[in-house]
Amino acid sequence: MRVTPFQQRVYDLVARIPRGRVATYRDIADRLGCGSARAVGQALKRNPFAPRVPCHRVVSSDLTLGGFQGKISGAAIRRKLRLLEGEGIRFTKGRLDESCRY
DNA sequence: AGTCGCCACGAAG
DNA sequence: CTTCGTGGCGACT
Repeated sequence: MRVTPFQQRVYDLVARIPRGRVATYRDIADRLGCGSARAVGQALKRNPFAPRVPCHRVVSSDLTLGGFQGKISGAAIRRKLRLLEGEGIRFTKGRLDESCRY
């Protein structure tokens, strides 16, 4: 499988997010000097090395869940939610607590 | 090589 | 809710 330099940089960054913390697509993009958070989403969508790269710890900038396993709703998203909850991340009314930002 | 269009986003209207 | 800017990248020529 092929990994572009941009993807590599995204994965490196995401791999550093500690358990129980999250970052937003926007956070990652900013940190890479990339103007498009959407580009980060694209990279994560085809994340070749899950779970070494914990893409479930990356969420939308409004602290809603964003996507998982190529989906933006449905069972995959419920799985993402359970993973995060399993790491002790708190939810209130469909949104992550601001406190668990990385 | 160039073009086109899609997208797990986000801000603005 | 909708629309629009965005930039990386796969598909296609």
